[in-house]
Amino acid sequence: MDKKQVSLAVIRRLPRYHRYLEELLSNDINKISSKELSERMGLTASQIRQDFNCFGGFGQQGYGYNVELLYNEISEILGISDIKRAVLVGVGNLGRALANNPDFFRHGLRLVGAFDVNPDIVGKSVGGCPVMHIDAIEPFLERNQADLAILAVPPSVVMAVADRLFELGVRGFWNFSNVDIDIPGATFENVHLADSLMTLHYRKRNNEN
Amino acid sequence: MDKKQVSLAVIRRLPRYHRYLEELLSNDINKISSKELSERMGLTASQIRQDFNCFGGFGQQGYGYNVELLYNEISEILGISDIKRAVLVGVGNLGRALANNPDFFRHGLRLVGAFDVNPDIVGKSVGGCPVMHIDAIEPFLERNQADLAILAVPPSVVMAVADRLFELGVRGFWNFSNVDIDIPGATFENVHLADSLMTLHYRKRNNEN
DNA sequence: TAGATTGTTAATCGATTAACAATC
DNA sequence: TAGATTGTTAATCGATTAACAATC
Repeated sequence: MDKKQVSLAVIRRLPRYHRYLEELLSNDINKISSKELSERMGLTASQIRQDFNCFGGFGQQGYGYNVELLYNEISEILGISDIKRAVLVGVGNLGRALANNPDFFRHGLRLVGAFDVNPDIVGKSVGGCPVMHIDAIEPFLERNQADLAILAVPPSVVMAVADRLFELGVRGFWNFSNVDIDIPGATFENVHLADSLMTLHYRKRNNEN
Repeated sequence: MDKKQVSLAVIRRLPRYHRYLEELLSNDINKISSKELSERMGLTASQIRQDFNCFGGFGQQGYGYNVELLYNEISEILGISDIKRAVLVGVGNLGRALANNPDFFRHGLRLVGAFDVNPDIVGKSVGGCPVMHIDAIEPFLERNQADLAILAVPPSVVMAVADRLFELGVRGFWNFSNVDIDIPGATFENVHLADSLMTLHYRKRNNEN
């Protein structure tokens, strides 16, 4: 489909473009040049044009980019309007925070089920979903399809949980357990908040940007 | 001090090395070669050696690396044992989850104060700290020094909050508000969980990685 | 000593930036 | 038309990988 694989560096910039364009839209700015956008975002105009041209030309020579059109194109590329049915596994503090974050729901995430092992939590509800025991996940996923799993379980069990969900057909994992996982055939986004903290500390001490 | 500025790419890999070395240690493995480590981590041996040599030679030719020594060196570089006094601003679901995450405390973070504007939350306690009204932050920071601020406030107010804290001497910001901030003279780690989600969705749909 | 593996230099690869022809 | 700005090719830069001499 794509003429060439788009590099991960470009892909990771797309949500950022999306945010800046959203802000432009909300400020009723309907035209922007790569130069102007580059100044707002702290990138080079060249990079912006290269990035957009990975997906086809969205601009108009001599004019610039129509903000709404560009915004819609990037939304489309990122699949923001696609509904992504997600199960949450691990309803601790972090799991609860993720399940209740309206920002994710704005980007197409829909929580369809939540699971934990703690009897104090099972039976309660989170983000509008009843929390079930993890052993209910097999029958649940047989009746309800899920695109993504949000993993907010302790590191010691995350691999087993991921394998179990993969067996049940889940192919996308948003993993907050601070362990790197990869299962061939599935896509993992391994989030490492502790790494982020350590990096901040290092950079602060070394006065870098 | 450093002979040359170490690139951000290297720095962002350090916490990852740290995690893998920690695991080796807990498995009583006390010697590792760059080749062995590269296979476990999915990197090249060459990159590992280059990375470590940004900070000086920690290995021994013909032998490899002593795991404990290497672990300690990287801990030192990252400043993991340094106590980082942090204030939390914004005690919503995410703020609460961050404040209660024992993983961060293992890496030297100490919550010294928490602040919010919501009268239902002010007076409660989070992560062992009483939640104060944001307007109490000036007197608080005059009496208590803080190295870092964890920002978990809505995007609309985050810039103002950051400026206010910067004025009070805070120079490190762990910003979860999904807005890119930079104040010259301070170090920002802008975390974008929604971006991470969008990237996952894109990658999953495009069957990469 | 011989074998192994580092530290480090050189080569390669990919990503970013610059330049400019195309064109609105 | 002239001016502006894109799309795209070429040049540069930096990061990764390969190679190998040093040495434990």
